[in-house]
Amino acid sequence: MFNETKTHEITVDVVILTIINNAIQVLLVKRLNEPFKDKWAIPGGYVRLSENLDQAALRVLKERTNVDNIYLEQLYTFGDPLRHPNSRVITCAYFALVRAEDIKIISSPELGWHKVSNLPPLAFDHKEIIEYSLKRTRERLEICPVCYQLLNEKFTLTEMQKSYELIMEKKLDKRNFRKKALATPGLIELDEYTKSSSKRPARLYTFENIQLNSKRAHFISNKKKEKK
Amino acid sequence: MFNETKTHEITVDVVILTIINNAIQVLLVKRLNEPFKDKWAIPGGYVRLSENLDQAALRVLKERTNVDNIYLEQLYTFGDPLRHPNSRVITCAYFALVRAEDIKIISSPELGWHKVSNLPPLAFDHKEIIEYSLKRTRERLEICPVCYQLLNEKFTLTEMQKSYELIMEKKLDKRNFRKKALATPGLIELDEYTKSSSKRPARLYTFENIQLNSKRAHFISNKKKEKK
DNA sequence: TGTGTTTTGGTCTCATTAAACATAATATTC
DNA sequence: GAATATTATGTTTAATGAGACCAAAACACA
Repeated sequence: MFNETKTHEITVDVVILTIINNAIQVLLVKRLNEPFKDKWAIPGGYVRLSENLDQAALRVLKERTNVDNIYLEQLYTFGDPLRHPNSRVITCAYFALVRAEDIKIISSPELGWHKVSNLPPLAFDHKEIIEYSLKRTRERLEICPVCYQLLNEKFTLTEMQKSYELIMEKKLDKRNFRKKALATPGLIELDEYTKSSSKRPARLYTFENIQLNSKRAHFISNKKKEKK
Repeated sequence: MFNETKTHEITVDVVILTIINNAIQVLLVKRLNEPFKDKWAIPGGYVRLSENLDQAALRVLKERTNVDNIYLEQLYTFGDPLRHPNSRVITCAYFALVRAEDIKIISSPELGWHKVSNLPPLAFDHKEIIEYSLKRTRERLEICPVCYQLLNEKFTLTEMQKSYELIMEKKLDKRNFRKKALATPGLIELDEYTKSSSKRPARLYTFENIQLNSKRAHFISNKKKEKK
């Protein structure tokens, strides 16, 4: 039995989510080798003896995507014996929410963003892993305004609302949202406005510093008032 | 580099919490071999090739403690290169909340319950793992009444309140607690009372079925009204 | 100049929750 | 039957949040 355990392999896989073109997108790499050749996968790689799991996730990410200096959080460890067809690979999944503007990716046939609402064929159990990361993101959103990790540094309240609607998959009332958004600790009103559009310019906002406190952001509710 | 990864070992470790003698206690085994001989550890063991992580955790638990059929939840995966002095062992930690009455353990010098408020010297990073499990338990408590997993099948409201106070480490107002406890979905009032004590008997309650819904149980608040 | 589109801002109602607080009833023991 | 310890119970106040609901201002473009 002890020898048996020696043949495990352990990897880290990283789900990177962002918002592009008004859609939640995940960074995927195309597999060049079997198994699952030509399927898409979230970036991953083996854990080295000298590094801990967080470090492995960051290194793998840097190697595969040249993405650096982002906040990663351990998501869940997937260890089904059949998740890898040839060998026994246990993977520790990580996930990150990033600003699209912070990541300079040369989109190529082997690396690119994909809408989570329309995923290509995925390798291994990576569909399950991505879905789990979306669930975790929703849970995060109930606790703190994760949009500061997803939106560009400067953003409009409409963009902020859109990010909430995308994550929660529901429409929100504009006036109610703005009222509460403006009450969010750390939100700073700038003296700048959007220009490019052909509509009324929107004021820009930013977050003063990263807020990971436990205060709930009450932007979402499940209740629907009944008309009488 | 690939060979390097072949030398990982992966284990599961299980934090089992319960309430005994008005204290949160964790099940520990004494290590009989090096490393950390004579220190205490949470039950653990290697993951077999044929089983997934959940199965491994359940099997390890059964082997080490003869405890069966309890709810386990994956906690976190700890993979610091130095967490094991001799080799590279990554552990997937699980945790469980159990009823003391469900577990028939012959307490021995090598196996027994220990108050989490007064832990003996622990092996590896098991102190950290236990602390993390307590944090998770508090988070669970904010979402659902975990006491149904910790208390005996039949319990008094005072016992229920005590379990909340132990987990949250704060005192609660008796009348406010009972009001909300009685409103908990699934709580059933029995026509039975405690007898043994020399005081007024207390009514017994039970939970109708396991409730893992997302409705928050508002038993706890951080706010303190100011006297005027 | 007018049309179209988007941003912007406030109030009301209703429901939920937190928190504070005091006394009577029940059983045991002596 | 007196003392004691525990259970049991309801109301009020204040705060917060959800949800519903419109009109005016700003800009671009034709």
